[in-house]
Amino acid sequence: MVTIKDVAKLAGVAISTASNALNNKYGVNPKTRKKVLEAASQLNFVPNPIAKGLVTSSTRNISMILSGPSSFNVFTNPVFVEVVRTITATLNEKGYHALLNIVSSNEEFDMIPKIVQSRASDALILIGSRQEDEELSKLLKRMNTPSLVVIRGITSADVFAVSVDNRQCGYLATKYLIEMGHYNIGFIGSLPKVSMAEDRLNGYFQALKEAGIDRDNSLVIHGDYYQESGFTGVKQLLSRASHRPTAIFTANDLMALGAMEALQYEGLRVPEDISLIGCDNIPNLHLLRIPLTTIANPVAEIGKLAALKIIGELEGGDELPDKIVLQPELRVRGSVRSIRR
Amino acid sequence: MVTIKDVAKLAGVAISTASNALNNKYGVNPKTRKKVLEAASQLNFVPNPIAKGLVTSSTRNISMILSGPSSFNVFTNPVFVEVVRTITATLNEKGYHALLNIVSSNEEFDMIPKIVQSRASDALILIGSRQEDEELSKLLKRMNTPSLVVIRGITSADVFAVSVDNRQCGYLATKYLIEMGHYNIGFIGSLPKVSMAEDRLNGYFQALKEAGIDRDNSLVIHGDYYQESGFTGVKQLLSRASHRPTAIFTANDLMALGAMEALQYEGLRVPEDISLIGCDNIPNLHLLRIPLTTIANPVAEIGKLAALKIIGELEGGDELPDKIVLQPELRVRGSVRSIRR
DNA sequence: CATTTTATTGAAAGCGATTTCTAAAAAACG
DNA sequence: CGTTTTTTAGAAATCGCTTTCAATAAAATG
Repeated sequence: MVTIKDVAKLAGVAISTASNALNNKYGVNPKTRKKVLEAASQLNFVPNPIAKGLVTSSTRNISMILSGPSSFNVFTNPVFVEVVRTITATLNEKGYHALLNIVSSNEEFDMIPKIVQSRASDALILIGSRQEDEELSKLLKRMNTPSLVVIRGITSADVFAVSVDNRQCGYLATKYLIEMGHYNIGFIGSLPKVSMAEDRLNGYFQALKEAGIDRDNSLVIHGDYYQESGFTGVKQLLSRASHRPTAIFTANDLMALGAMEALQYEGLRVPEDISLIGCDNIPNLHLLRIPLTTIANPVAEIGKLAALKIIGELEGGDELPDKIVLQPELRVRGSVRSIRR
Repeated sequence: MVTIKDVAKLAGVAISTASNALNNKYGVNPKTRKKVLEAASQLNFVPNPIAKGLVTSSTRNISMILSGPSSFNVFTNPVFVEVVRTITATLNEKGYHALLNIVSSNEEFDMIPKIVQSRASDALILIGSRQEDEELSKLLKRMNTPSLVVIRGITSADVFAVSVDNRQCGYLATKYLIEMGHYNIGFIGSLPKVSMAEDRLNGYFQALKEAGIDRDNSLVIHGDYYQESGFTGVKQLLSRASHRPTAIFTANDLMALGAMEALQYEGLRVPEDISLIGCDNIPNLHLLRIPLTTIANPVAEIGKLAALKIIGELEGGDELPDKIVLQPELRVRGSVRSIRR
């Protein structure tokens, strides 16, 4: 394996000079630099990143920690897959490597310190974490490593986050349903205490309130963001609701898929008997028998910005804000019917 | 940061002794070892993997190279997602880290050397490569790094591979259709020269031959394993076939989804008007309006074995065979109809 | 009990880079 | 042209660990 020593010898300079030349440092004569560079390219020299890492104490690796209810399920959500893809692509572009760690939610808090201690990476990007905002931010601070939470917009100060405006997601979806004449609107959401879930719920409440529609808690179901809970959520909703809803907003598309199944199972046609709107805009929704109307989230943009933000933090480059919030938008397809008179 | 030096000092021994004790090497007195271990745990010592890596020239990182027609599309295939998940999980279990590189097929050959040269990882696992067997195996050998190809069963000797028996996939699907009375069977496959695609096609041919059914090349369409090509494949098939097929075998489920859409679009009901069988058994197929009959591949098992094989290669542990081939099995659901009289 | 063998320890040399810091050479100055 | 200042080059230290090898201590042997 060719080392900087070989380069130095061939160029007829000292190792330190070779290093300075290679790294474009000030204080080396252009002629000397040229010699070194030529020697390096002639020998096909690639600096050993481990040796470099030892002295600079950096790896140029960034850990993505993908967590969910069970490690099996996590990758089931196309939103996560897409954000992993875009983070990876951006990281690679900038000369970083992406480490992937898939953990289940209940081991998440044990794994984060382990991953940090293993020092295999310079920073952490958390994807799909379901820990409560406060707990999570405490842990992250204790870790003393640059870290960032993605997709969910964590409220605690001094935790970096890149997310969609989740409240706006809920607001847009609900407002659209209301505009289409619905006022009896079911909501299938997720765990409370996790900001993303709460925000989407609050958006729903806000739209209701603006329209002067009373809250009906029998219409609010807590799922877990996975497909099955969309299915069971609909069953609960139908049996529990004081008035049968004419529309359902599921806080993500995966649950909307489950909801569609359940509705079909119950003999309810979408959108004739009941309207349905999701959130996220995962791929292929347009291919469904009933194309799903949804709220589109700029997931790719989130992934890209997350990668750039964490790199910025590491390199001290141009600063992005610590909280980045992107706007969602309504994507009208065929699963919502107007019932205005 | 606490180093081995601190541990040695606290234990009152030399650094080398500390190292030997910590690494459970032969030749250190049990009492001494105990002292060192206690000091280490007291100081909460975690060895710096970079320093370790420098001397052992290893990183305990393994690169997964996920490639496909365009980097956007790759992660679209649940089979890839699942194999990435299981590889990652197994690697993590064994104390390795998984590096993810997502590349497009046409940059694949440039990226592999770059990734190897960057020395960020100790080995390569190739996922979704579409390079021709020969080219690929040549490149891999030149890289001089342990590497393994997953899912597709590459034929060239001395390239490690873990895959499903792709010929059997094609054979089982086609044989089943034949048993159900079909003899006019369309095939939507993929690129020739890539072993996986060819194998599935050959299985199809084999079943046909055994049943004494003549080959009809107008029934064989080349797709690209993505959903869209299932859609266009059906259109081609219907316009091209000398006799309209009564059943279609798409070489993977993703194309089956596209095919379903196209058939619906053409006003053909599945399975009443035409039967459809896929391959892979990706998640949620049972939730489709017409539950897709398919060939189930043990993707999780493939991922796990791939990780174990590459670790075995690195550590020289118990040896798995260089080519691991797993058996698929038929999963009957509702998209194939019997037309026997 | 002297001598050989074996077990245990520690000093020192790497691994391959970066980074200080000193020395030499070149340039600028009076 | 001698002196001061600025450039440039190189020797050596360092990052945190493993590993070799020599030295010492303990045990075994005749």
